[in-house]
Amino acid sequence: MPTEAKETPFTLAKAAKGDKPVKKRETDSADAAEQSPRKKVKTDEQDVKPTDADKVDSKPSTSSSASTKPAASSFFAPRSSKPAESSKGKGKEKEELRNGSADEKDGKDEDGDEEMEEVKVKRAGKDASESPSGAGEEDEEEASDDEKEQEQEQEAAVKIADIFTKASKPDKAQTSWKAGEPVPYAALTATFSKIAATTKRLEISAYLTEFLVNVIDKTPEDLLKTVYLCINRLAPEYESIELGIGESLLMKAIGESCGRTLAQVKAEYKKIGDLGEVAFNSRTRQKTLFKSKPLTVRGVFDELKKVAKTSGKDSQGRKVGIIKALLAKCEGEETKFLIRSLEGKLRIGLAEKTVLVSLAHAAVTAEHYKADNKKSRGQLASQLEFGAEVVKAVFSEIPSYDLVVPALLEKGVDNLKEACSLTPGIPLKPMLAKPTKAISEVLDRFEGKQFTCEYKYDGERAQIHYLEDGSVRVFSRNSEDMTVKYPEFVTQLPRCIKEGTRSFVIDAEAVAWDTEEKRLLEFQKLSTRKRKDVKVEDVKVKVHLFAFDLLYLNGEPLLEKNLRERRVLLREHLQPVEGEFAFAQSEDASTVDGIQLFLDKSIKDGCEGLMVKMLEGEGSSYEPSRRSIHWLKLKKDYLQGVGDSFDLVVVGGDYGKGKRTNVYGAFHLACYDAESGTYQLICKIGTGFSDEALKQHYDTLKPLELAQKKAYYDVGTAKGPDVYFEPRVVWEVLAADLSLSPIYSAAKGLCGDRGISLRFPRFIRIRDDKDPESSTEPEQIAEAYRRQSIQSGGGKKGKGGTADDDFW
DNA sequence: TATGCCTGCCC
DNA sequence: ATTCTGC
DNA sequence: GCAGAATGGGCAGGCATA
Repeated sequence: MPTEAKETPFTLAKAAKGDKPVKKRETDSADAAEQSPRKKVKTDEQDVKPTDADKVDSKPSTSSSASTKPAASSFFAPRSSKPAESSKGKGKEKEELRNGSADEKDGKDEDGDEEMEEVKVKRAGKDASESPSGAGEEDEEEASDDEKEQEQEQEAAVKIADIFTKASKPDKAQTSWKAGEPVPYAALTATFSKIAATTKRLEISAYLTEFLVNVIDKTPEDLLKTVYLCINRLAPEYESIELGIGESLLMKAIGESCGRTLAQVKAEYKKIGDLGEVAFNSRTRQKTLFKSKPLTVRGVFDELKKVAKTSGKDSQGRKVGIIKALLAKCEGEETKFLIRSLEGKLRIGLAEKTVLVSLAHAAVTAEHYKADNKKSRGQLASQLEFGAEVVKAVFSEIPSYDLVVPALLEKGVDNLKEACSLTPGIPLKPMLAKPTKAISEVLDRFEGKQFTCEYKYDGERAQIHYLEDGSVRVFSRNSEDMTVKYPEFVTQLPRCIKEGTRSFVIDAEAVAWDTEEKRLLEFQKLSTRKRKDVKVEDVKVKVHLFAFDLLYLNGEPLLEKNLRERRVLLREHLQPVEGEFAFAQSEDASTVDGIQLFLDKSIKDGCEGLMVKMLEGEGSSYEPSRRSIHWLKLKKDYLQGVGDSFDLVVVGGDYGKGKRTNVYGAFHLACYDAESGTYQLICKIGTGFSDEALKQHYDTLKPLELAQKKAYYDVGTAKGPDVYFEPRVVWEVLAADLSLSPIYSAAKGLCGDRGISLRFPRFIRIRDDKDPESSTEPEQIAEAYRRQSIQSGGGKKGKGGTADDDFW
């Protein structure tokens, strides 16, 4: 059954590479041994040992990362869609397949094109000589020693300092503007363009800094809107102002604006993988008849906000109208970036963190210019570093550009901290955790340190603010305001507040709760709650809170205190309330066995696993927004050889977007139902693939493309893939959970009406050794679903009393 | 009024 | 959410 | 290790449309 295509270069190449699997860290053997064996939900009872080829495929880290050679160099440059690729033989084929004629690009003669070409060439040739940091940008051999990193950081800072102590180069005509004038949108997009042309983070940051310095210098009143366009937002997260524009409406707007049919736009999109490029490529010439006034940053921002605020009947048409009007005014690359902004992804390697750094650097640099006493290189460098730290820290406590940017302009970096700090009523960025692949890894990291394990509840993160005036605010993990979703907290919270507690911010998990059975419910239940206009009376799904941290108390921020202290304060000032509020179940386990037991218990109780946290010493403070290594998450499916895996058939593929242009970006999977002889769709999958694996999958599957869906593919009500395949390729896929699906048909009828799908599916490895018909059976999937049902908590809990509540 | 698509936001 | 990758 | 960019299931809510 494996066709030729299947065992082409992929397997061979992989096997060859696998010959020298120098292991960086013991991954498989040791860890696997320490865990109970993965529950195989598969057709073969005997656990088939992965072949070498498989292994390498599924765990690139074990092989490639270990070798000192830059194995990755053979990959295509990630963000270039064409030029880099075409130089590599294989890419050519694909271009034909997906792009049709390649000459599209050459035929254009509009302004802006030249620049584009230039950029592309640069990307392809990795020519960085134009970088603001100068040609001297180190040819980074790999260097990952701590010292070296330190050095690099220092150097980097100095370099950045250098850039701004030099006289700035003369601006290009359209991208410069006079002081006091609105910042031209073209100036911003030109900056985006430069940023898109490199992958070097320092360079990216430097380009943006350079631009922001200009803005501060010439038109500081535009800084806020500029920054918003850079991070692709319209307002702080907690203000929930959304564009309400997606791919569909955008394609409509592009089509209408360029005089193309929707179908044409869609086809282009599939080929090119970027709507911005689509719009850019298909601009009609007619608009150039009259040159409208150039777009400005503030103008674009204001229009976007208008789009967001448009609602009600015919709102979609009106939104499209605004967008079309904007598009008509776009020149050159503005089109591309405008569309990308609307898509919500700039995709130029620039996102919030980098913007923050650049903003800080720009502020420092601007001050530096104003104050005539030029500092030394070193001084400026350390100022820059300091500024970045301050701005990042401030922003994580007050994630609002509306507040931080003006404060930065008025008070400067030096006084920013006093001007902006943790304020109840405004969310702070939550502390995040790193996944952990083995219990031994936990011990490695926390060796000799005091740490605690807590249940990782399967609910929704809830940062709850209780203000002095008795009002309550609830924020999600992403700082969205969830207050209206949980009206019951207003009456519930006071019950768990002890005397003398006037205000606080707690970090907690809100979990769906079965009041009858007194037990946790699945996440899926929680998500059925209404989100708007919720009245306490018609809340159907009750929620239980599990608090695990205290960030602010009676007017004092507690972020700097260690977790042990915060936890004491938490327990001193709040109290459990049966069925409503409790402290996260915790245990200060310290051995592999102890952790393992607690982990098993957490899962039996319906949790996802454990969180492991430093209690004291370095890393035990609350570090907003840091996916800190000081908090670890331990889930059964992370552990080598543990968790449910399935062998599924690849029956469809979607064209990739962005850096996955020219390969399939995601795949549709099915299980085989022997009884009906159908392939039942179970989920899509889009993660777990190395870049190289994606290419190989493309090569393998492309020849298996079908003109039409097979009659025996049962896609349920799911949206079909871009292309269907012959049922031939089998993959092992890992999932955290199974869910009853409203759209998929797998195992339909075995657990009620609905089919079953996978939560957090990811690719593990190819199963050359299995044919499609021996993939995981529906019954096995149903079995796995039944197995995961949460045990009733009743047995464990006695009755009433705080000791008992403390259990949960 | 019912249904279905799209979007944003949880995980 | 998970995962991969360049810096 | 960080930051960014690919990608998942599934829900409510808003709108368009049948």
